[in-house]
Amino acid sequence: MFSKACEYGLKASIYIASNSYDGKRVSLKEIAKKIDSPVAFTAKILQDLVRHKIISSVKGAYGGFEIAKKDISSIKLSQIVNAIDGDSIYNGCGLGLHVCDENHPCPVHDQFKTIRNQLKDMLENTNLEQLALDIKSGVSFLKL
Amino acid sequence: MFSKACEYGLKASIYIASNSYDGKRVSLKEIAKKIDSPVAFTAKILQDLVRHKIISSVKGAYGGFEIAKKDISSIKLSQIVNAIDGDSIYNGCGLGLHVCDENHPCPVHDQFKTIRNQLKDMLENTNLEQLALDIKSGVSFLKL
DNA sequence: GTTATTTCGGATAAAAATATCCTATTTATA
DNA sequence: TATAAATAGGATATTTTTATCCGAAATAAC
Repeated sequence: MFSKACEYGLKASIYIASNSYDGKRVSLKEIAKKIDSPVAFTAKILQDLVRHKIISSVKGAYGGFEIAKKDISSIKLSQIVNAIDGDSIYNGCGLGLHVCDENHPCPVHDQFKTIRNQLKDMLENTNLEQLALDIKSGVSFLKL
Repeated sequence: MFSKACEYGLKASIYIASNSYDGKRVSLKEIAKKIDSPVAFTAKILQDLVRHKIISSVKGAYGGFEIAKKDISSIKLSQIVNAIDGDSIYNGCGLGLHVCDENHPCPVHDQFKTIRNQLKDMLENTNLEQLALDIKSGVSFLKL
């Protein structure tokens, strides 16, 4: 559904959020370990999220990644997916047609519209706080 | 959402179905032209669908691809997607966890479950006949 | 039978996604 | 100020996906 890069980006964001919630900044190394992702590749993705101002970074000793506490609940999954994979998952045509709308629909246009809209709604209505709290309480997991 | 290969496979199957409906067998070249796909790559995908017994092929002059008329309405999109991309789109974890179930859910497990189930239902309940008829009547399109 | 047409299948190429490596820069602490 | 720790970013490597090429096999028509 999503690219590997996007999966890592989502997991990393959730992990950072769950720590920022406690005022803890986390390092690249720690993140990669906790979400079970390749370190250097994860670095690229985090840089991308920083550039998109979804997370913030602090260089140097005792540096790392964090999310301002007040922002955790307002960051939606859609922002992360959009920054990494773009919006084609829920805005593009299911069969890859360049033009596909009500006037010139692909064969599965109607069938996909429902699903794509639901996916979009879900991503736009799920924020990092909800997910981070479940991680903190041990209800959900970021690896294995 | 789907791989290019899968998109081509779906479009090709729909095109073949719409012609088989009229008893017309179609060639690789014609298919690739009508669905706007690379010829040789499409050949590989069609071979794959033949091996999976979703479509059938006839070698030699006046040969081509076809679907037995009686089968058109019983072939589901899920069979085509499954043959080409596997079932990870609607059975795999949204964040790529190897293990992800009710007992050990990823952070977005519940949110994704709904969508993946809907996608699965849609693919399992949409058959080639419905889609082929829309193509024949000019209600939907396979390219542009 | 010969020929033209067409799918089949193996080998190869090109492009994109994933992953690694190394150096530069920044920053806290000793 | 020197050192260690950490992100930033460029270059490169590997793997997967997408795409092309070519000869073999099959088949209908002549």
